Amino acid sequence: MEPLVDAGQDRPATLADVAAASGVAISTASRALSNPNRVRAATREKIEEAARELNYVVNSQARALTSGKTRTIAVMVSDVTNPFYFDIIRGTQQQLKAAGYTQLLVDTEESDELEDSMMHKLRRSFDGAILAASRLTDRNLAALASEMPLVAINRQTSGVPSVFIDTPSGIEQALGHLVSLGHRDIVYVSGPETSWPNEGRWRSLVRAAERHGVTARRVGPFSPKKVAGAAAADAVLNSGATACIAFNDLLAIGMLMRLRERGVNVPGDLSIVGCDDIFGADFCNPPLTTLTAPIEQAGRVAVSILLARLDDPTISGARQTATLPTHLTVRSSTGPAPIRK
Amino acid sequence: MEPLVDAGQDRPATLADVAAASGVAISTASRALSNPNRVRAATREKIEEAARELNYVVNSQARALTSGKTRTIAVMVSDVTNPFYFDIIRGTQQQLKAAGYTQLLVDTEESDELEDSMMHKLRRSFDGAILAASRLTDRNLAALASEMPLVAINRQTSGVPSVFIDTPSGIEQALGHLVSLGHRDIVYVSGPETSWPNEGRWRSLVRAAERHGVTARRVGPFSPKKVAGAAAADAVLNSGATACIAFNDLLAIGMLMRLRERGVNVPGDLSIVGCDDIFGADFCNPPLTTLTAPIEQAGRVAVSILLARLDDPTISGARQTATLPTHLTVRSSTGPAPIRK
DNA sequence: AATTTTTCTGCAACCGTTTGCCAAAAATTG
DNA sequence: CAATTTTTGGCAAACGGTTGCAGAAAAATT
Repeated sequence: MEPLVDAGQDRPATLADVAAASGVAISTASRALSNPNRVRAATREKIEEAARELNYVVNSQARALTSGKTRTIAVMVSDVTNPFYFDIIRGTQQQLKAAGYTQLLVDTEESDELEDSMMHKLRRSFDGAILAASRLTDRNLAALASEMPLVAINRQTSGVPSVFIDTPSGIEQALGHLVSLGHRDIVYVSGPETSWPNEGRWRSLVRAAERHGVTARRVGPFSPKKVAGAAAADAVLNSGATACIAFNDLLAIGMLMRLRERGVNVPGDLSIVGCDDIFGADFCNPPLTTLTAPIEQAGRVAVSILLARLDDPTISGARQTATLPTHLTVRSSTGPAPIRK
Repeated sequence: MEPLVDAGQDRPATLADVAAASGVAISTASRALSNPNRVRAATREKIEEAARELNYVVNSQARALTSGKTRTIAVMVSDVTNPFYFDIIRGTQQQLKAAGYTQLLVDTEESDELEDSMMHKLRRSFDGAILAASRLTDRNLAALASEMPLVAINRQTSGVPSVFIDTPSGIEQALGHLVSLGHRDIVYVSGPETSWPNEGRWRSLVRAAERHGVTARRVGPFSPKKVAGAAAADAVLNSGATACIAFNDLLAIGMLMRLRERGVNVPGDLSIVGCDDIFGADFCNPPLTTLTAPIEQAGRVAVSILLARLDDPTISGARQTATLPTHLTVRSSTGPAPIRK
């Protein structure tokens, strides 16, 4: 009975084995496989045949050594657990695979130090990196960007190419929506202070509130997790506001759960707007009104920018930045302001 | 003004640079950094100093070339989008980082061919792999396992070490729960036919149903996605059953959404049990009764088994398999069977 | 102080590819 | 058919580390 796979081979076949099997020099074998028309068709076929026979696969480490290219891209997220990143990862994964790259997923656990050290430890292992929600300081980020090709998502720092999801503009829409429902006192449920988008959202809210002549306050900061929603909900209730905009959906969903527990009616007593439209925002109870962000697209665009830069390093002069629009998706967590005395 | 980081270096420092800077031979530098007490303390410090100075980081490709070890583990999932895998990924990520390994995430898009070809293409790039929900045939899987260290999750194939989440046993509990609520006619909402756990769940349901003297039927197969829930819901409704157990929570949540749309009361008219207890199962509407699986733990255990095997290849004789128990988490999607004429 | 033992350090080969350079072979041309 | 151009294929040197071996230096022993 025949073995299923190249059994007998105790170790994987190398280029040398292929060359020997087809009676040519290693260099010829190398060219035949990677630079097909540098070699006569007959020879090439013979070599390809032998390679197939021996179940040969190039050793990418060895190739990386000479070429300096690993064809691997690191994707750094601050928390693999957060559904927001799922969509990013999906987007990058797709686009990277299409381009023949491999994705190295790294979780930085919301720590700037870990992020920095990981980038350094691994920098020889990838050709470029995508930083989704970097916790790095502007200074460090810029320094890093000057050392290696990278693209930041949701982070605008001079000198660093990025993909920006324009949630701040969306916030204005969200505020308009709330104001039109009669809300006059709106609270922003703040995310982590080290989060770059957090500030932008808050500032945008303040500006929009001024324009509409309503009050905007903030509570927090809260960790962007479902469990933090409980504290957030209590804080908002405490503030007496009739509506709130949460830093992200995860937090908003956590609030929803807590409010249900406390018997507070959403949106009857309190309206809630989330940000991002992550997995779950459509089926929570009540379904969440939120700023829909093209998250997956952001991942794809980030990859495109990065790969374009890798292919042609000269464009590094033109500081690439893409801005992706968001839009308000109205579901059932927002409604008319309650009548007060 | 001083540059922030090793500016001036156009290319990253190599071991040769470090050796030169500290006036020793390359080999000494190598030993000083990787095998500390093979070198006099004074020398070592001098070298470490130089390395720090030059911001030296070993090139892992080069190291991999001689050692044959990449210190990278591939984690293959059939769909990064599926929240079930999020938790797996979180578990593996954690455990791998703790052990100083890097995680290579690969999405096989539910395709056995892609899975197979990816494993082959990348096999020289990792030391081992974790296959979460492999779509491979037993034959292929076993062949692969004999070529390289790997651990399968939720897949029992002779010769392949694995971590098995014992959902089938849980199914019995779930059925008991439904029967005690008065249900006599139960439908299994089937997942993809190529999914290994799918069969086990169905078989377990059949057995349990026999024991309880109730009818078990099945509808499907359906894709394990939220969107497929609509068709699944309609099929179940059509069957006239009063309760169903869905292949997984994603499908169950999709059904919930569809049923709400159609004005069917859950659990009043139909009880639903999911499997896995993924992100979202607790906050959907109504919250889902489900078989809670220790998903993250499964990821961690898989890594432990894999690393143990890497450290000591001799244990490959003892075919390691871990079984993780599940338990029924009763929430609000199940209730008493409706009274029928 | 001479000798033995131990600890360091350097030389050089190797890991598996790629690639510049040159010679041999084939194809083209007059 | 000889001369010339174009292909093709081989040699050997990188790429950046690791490691067995052996000589040198330092420490310990006599």
